[in-house]
Amino acid sequence: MKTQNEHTDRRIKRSQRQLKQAFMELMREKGFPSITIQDITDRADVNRGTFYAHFPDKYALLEAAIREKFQRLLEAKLPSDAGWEQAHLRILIHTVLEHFKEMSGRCYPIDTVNPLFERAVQEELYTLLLHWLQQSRPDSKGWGFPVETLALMTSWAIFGAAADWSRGKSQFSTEQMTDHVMSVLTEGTIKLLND
Amino acid sequence: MKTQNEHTDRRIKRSQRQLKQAFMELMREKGFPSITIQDITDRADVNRGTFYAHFPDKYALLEAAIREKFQRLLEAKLPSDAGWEQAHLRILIHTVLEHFKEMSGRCYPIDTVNPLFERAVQEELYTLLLHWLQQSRPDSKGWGFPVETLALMTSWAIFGAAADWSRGKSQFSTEQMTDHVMSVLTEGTIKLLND
DNA sequence: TCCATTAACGAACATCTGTCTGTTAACGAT
DNA sequence: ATCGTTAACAGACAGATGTTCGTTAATGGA
Repeated sequence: MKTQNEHTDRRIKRSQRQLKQAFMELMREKGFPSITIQDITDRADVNRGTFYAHFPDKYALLEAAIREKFQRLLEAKLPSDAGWEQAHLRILIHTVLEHFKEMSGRCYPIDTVNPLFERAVQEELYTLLLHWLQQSRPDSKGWGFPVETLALMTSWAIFGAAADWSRGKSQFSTEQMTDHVMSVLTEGTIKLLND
Repeated sequence: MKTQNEHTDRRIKRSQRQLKQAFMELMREKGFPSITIQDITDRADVNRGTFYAHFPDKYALLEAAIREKFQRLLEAKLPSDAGWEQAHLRILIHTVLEHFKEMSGRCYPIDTVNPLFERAVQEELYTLLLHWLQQSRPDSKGWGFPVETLALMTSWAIFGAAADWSRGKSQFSTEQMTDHVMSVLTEGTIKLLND
């Protein structure tokens, strides 16, 4: 599932669009586990064999669909010149929480999409955070760790918090949870030093 | 896959042991994706139907096997009275890294076990960290966030770092990586405050 | 407009999945 | 040692998977 430039065959774009669309519809109705390839291709008016020309299996389709949706959401919320600053990090966290909340609503009840496959979100997060760090903090010498590790762990921490929050009964509002996540990032594990 | 007490039917323990064993062997030889239920039950000398009496699918078996292995490793490395302290956290991180390294070696080349299903490890981590926090830091009022969130994000951060590290060409040694992860936890994201 | 390329197609395939029978025999408790 | 319970069994089932074939027709470049 490479990103499409504007010169790819219309038929390809058409098929993939139809498949993703049909898939998303089915998610709301049946839930991921009970969706079959046949279901998807029937709804999309596409040959079953054609499905396999584009995606190795339905998990790959799920990932592609999620990744796309999340990317669009980020573009909409974040300024293009965003960097490693509290304000932007806060927006980022809020957006991730929103994404997960919408996802667990959009998909079949309870058996919400296994967050395992939301991994795509973590990868996008990592890419973005690393980009921020590299742009805003070229002075990373003597930190005791590579910027990559910081970006990686931060992306997983945010991702995990969001995934868990959206699964639970969400006892906290989006804003409250955003605050908590921010707090943990800025003053969190440092607590293990005191005393 | 509930934990077994000592009074469960011998046949149950026997079947599950055989299945897990056969599965682990096959992991080394074929890799997860190409293992079929038939493969497992043939090797385990167990009826195919019996498999489904114990596990809903092969993913569940993978999770059970991993979780068990990881629990044993933790028990061996950590003192039973461990708590939320630098020294113990360091051992914990080191152990997780070891686990992932062994896993990616033990399983089929390249197509190393999809870290997605190592999720079991993250859950175990969370439980342990939360326990530490609750025991060692009852004074969590006024922190600005629940201990659960701290435990959750920390578990994901460690998990993610380990998963990624074991997949990459591991340019860092286990000890180096342990240092990095520790550093990020204790002084990491605070870096976004300076200037 | 024509043409080479190639995506989509229908159909068929071996295989795997998950579930369901009725039967057998191992089990633990009495 | 007996006896009710129940795990394991062989066998069969419909349905889904992933792949292959030769054919058709949409596409974009010349």
